[in-house]
Amino acid sequence: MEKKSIKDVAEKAGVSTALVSYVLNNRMQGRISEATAARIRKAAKELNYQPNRIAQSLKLQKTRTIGLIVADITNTFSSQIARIVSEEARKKGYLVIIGSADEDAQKCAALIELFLSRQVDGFIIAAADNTEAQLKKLLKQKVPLVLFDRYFPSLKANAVTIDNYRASCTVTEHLIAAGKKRIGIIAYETGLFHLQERLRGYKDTLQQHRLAAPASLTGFVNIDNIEQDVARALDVMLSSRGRADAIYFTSNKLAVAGLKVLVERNIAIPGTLAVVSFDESDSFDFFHAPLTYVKQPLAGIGSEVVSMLISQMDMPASKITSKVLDAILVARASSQPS
Amino acid sequence: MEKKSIKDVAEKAGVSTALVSYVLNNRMQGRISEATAARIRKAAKELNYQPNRIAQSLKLQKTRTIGLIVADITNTFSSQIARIVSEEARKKGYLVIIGSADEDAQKCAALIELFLSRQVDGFIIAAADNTEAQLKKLLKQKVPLVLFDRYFPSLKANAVTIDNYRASCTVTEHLIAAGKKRIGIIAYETGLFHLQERLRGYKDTLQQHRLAAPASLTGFVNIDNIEQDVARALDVMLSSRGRADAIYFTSNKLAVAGLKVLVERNIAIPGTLAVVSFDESDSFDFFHAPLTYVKQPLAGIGSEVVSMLISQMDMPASKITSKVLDAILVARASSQPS
DNA sequence: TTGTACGCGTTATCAC
DNA sequence: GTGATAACGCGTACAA
Repeated sequence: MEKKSIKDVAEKAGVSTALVSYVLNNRMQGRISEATAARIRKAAKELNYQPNRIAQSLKLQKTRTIGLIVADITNTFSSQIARIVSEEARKKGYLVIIGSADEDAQKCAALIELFLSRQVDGFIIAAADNTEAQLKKLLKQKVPLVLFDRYFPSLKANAVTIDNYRASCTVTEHLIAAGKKRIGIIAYETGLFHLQERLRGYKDTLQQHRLAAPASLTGFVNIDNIEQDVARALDVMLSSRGRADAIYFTSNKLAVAGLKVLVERNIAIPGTLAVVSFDESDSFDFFHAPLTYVKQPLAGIGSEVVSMLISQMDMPASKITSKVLDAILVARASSQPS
Repeated sequence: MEKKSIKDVAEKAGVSTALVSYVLNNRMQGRISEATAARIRKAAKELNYQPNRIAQSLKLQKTRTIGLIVADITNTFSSQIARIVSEEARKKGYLVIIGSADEDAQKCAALIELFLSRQVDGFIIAAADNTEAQLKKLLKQKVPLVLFDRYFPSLKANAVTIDNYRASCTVTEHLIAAGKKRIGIIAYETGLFHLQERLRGYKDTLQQHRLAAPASLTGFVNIDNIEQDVARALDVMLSSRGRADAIYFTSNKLAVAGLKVLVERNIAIPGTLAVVSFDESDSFDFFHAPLTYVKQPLAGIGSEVVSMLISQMDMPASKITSKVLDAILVARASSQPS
């Protein structure tokens, strides 16, 4: 029951190892007599031979392995994407190794190094803040790469994203249509483009509707201090003067933190305050009011990202492509007029 | 910026590849002049040389890769374990590749094959139902293996578990102490030992306290039909005659499904019904009553499982060990006397 | 310190 | 037409 090598199969079939390789890979058909081919296949099956992928990889200079780096694996968005990407890649004969950068540029760099030393064929990355330099280095080394979720306009890399600006516009329009006039936003203090886009969509839409967007209705949150920052920002928005009548959380994590505060403060949702979140969270399951949220096309992102990377790997000279998928606003009770 | 090999370093330093290997691996210290060693290290750094782990693996017949197979990656329990195991293994120089068996014996077998063909050094597995035969095969092939969460008493394999029987006793005692007399249980229809143990702990404890455990208070759920089965079981338990005053969900997934039903039926928790869950779920975040649940020592399981596997890999002849960690009952409002 | 035979497949080249 | 030989890929570690 020891692991068998191609040599074992060759001996059992009474041929050279070369022939075994040819037959099992269905190459050089016609150049090999069907009789010996059958003998080889039989021997391989009887020995339960499985080619050693390490040896294959060394020879072929390809591991058929993809490195996936997500922003934060504890976030449903990331774990869902990881599941979908793994499955899509498996269908195409690739193995995915997963790393979580935990929104940290250092960790991201370490993961890239780790995966490179393991000779991954390509990367799928949801970039953390301040990782542009690392990504640029990868691109310079011509490592196949596809970005998703987050991306840098300055970077000439393949990317699969949604239109964060437009999604935010939709959210804001939705709240305005529900009669809200003092719409607050909770956003990260970040250099990440896609998050800035969410903020921009909100601001532009308000302006377009001649609605105020005072600083008191814009809450910036430091990612390392979410709970306190969210609480502080909400308390400002809910203070007597110019009290907010709606709040748009630009991420699910912000929404969870925010909703906990709102529950503590006994704020009626959607009665006195409408709420919208970007992305889902399992936590929403039992929130008393079903939550309105922006739903990203996870399956689409996952499959697109994989096929884009594979085509890049197959034709290294192919040019950069970027694809924008549509997000959907799922309107539910939390943002409806009560 | 092309990838450098050991040969490049050797040439640049004007030595043989053997020396480079020795120096970079800190072998044969003293037998190599410090001057050339320094020259080699300098050359390696300048070329940004990273050894090709594929070649290393082929030569050493070790990949320093661990295959982790979890039951269901969408479950918090699994994803947390995956995160912890990956991190623990990384600290010790191992890479973890993750697969989700989705509670399916076929998928589990496919993952084992996939990982074996990738020459993982060992496995960490939360076994799905009906996978005993596959695991036995692995053991026969002397593949290092550690089981966790689920295990088979008949299998002589390393294992890290909790005492499910005792945890269930604790849950039941807790409910009894809270004055509950008609305690229902929702459990999977399964051959998995650890789940049967949970049921056994509940039954024994009831019997010990001379409390009834009629069939109407025991709900069996098929894993492929959770929603309906849970709803049906709960409706029986809540029917007028001999109505349950407490319910013990033997998994977080069952609890989530069950709580949705209970909310629909307008059952007051803990007012008319106390509830306990095994394991947590993000969904519990906003359930109106904080949920009492059995908390498993995830960090402990994760680190133990990794160190157990590594010691097994380092000394293949070492004998089977199994470790039982303690679970804690986190008592909160959902099971307190109202 | 160095040469080189490994590990295990793949594939170009050579032989009958 | 059929098949074998051998040179890779890249580190490692033994013999010299």
